[in-house]
Amino acid sequence: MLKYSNMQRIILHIDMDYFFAQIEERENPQFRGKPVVVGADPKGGRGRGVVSTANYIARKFGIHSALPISKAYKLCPEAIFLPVNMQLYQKVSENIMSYISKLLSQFGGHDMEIVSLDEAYLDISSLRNYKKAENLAKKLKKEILEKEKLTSTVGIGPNKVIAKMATDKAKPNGLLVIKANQVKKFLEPLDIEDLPGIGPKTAERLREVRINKIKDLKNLSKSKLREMFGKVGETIYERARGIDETPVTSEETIKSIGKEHTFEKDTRDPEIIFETFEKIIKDVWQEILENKLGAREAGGRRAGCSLFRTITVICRYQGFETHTKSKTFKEPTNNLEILKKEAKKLLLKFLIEKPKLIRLIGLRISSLQ
DNA sequence: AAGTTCTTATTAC
DNA sequence: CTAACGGTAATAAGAACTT
Repeated sequence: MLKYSNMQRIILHIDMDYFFAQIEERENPQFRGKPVVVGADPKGGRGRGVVSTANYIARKFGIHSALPISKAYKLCPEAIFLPVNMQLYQKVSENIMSYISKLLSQFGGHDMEIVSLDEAYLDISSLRNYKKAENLAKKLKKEILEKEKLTSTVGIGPNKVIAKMATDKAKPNGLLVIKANQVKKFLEPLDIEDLPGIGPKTAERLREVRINKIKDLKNLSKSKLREMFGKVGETIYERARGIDETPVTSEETIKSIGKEHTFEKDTRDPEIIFETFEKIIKDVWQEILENKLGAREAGGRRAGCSLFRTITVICRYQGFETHTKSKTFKEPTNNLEILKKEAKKLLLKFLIEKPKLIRLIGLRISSLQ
């Protein structure tokens, strides 16, 4: 078996354009040309959720993913607000991933990593040249458009980070190829936040020291970045130079399973809180079982067992102050009664130690065995 | 002192 | 007038603890 990790790789990243909203447009042609927002119910501006996806017309109003839905409503009350129809998006995703997988093997590519419902990486190093890679990209886009009537964007580069950044720059309905010798020119003028791994917090700290562009990042030594940001600092150092060796890997194991719930209104009513918590426990339990038994579907990940050692309870108070409490057992367990008892014990501690109204509660299990 | 556990911070989709 | 801010998961870091 050839080791493509030791030679020049070619990585393709494919990402569906405004996925959830685009599917809704496809299902409801009367939405075309109008601002569409998929996410929480705005409830006349009082909704508490966020935007999942907005189409490009809605984006002109300043609406984007993760924006509080109340703000989105203020920005454009006449937009079409739709609930998340995950079942539908999941089905569409499965179709798309299977087209991608099929074309990948037709072209002789070797690895596929599904990142989310609308995103995947392909290792196509075996194609050996960017011309063939671009050909595959066009075929993928064409196939998805013909079969599913949905547009997508593809980025191609010598590694995952560059491929992903190429996709981001080419959106929507685009295709961008960055060859190894073009990486430097591509990266340098981009904003620091365009680099995966640099989020709002890291970007703010960098701007404080007059670092705004990826080019500026190169003025910081590896040890300086290490000192500022720890291990991720070193990753940033590498990425700013277009270096990224992370492999495209299909098999990923689940490390934790959890559920959270935000209340309609902040509350301290133990009836409401514990009733909700019961349901959360039930749902987590359900997922543990599915995880144990569930057949591995396209891209499906499994821990392959139902034993866990750690229980974590999450509590967010009014004002967004969030805390966790956890308990780890010596021996792994798969006992629902133990889960119930210990989880409730942890939740009770929150209720006892602070008199504040509660916004969210959640439960997560980890140390899966 | 080393290993484990607990908690928080950050990122990403 | 500023805040508004879901759900799920991974990773890292440092404090707190146990052995």
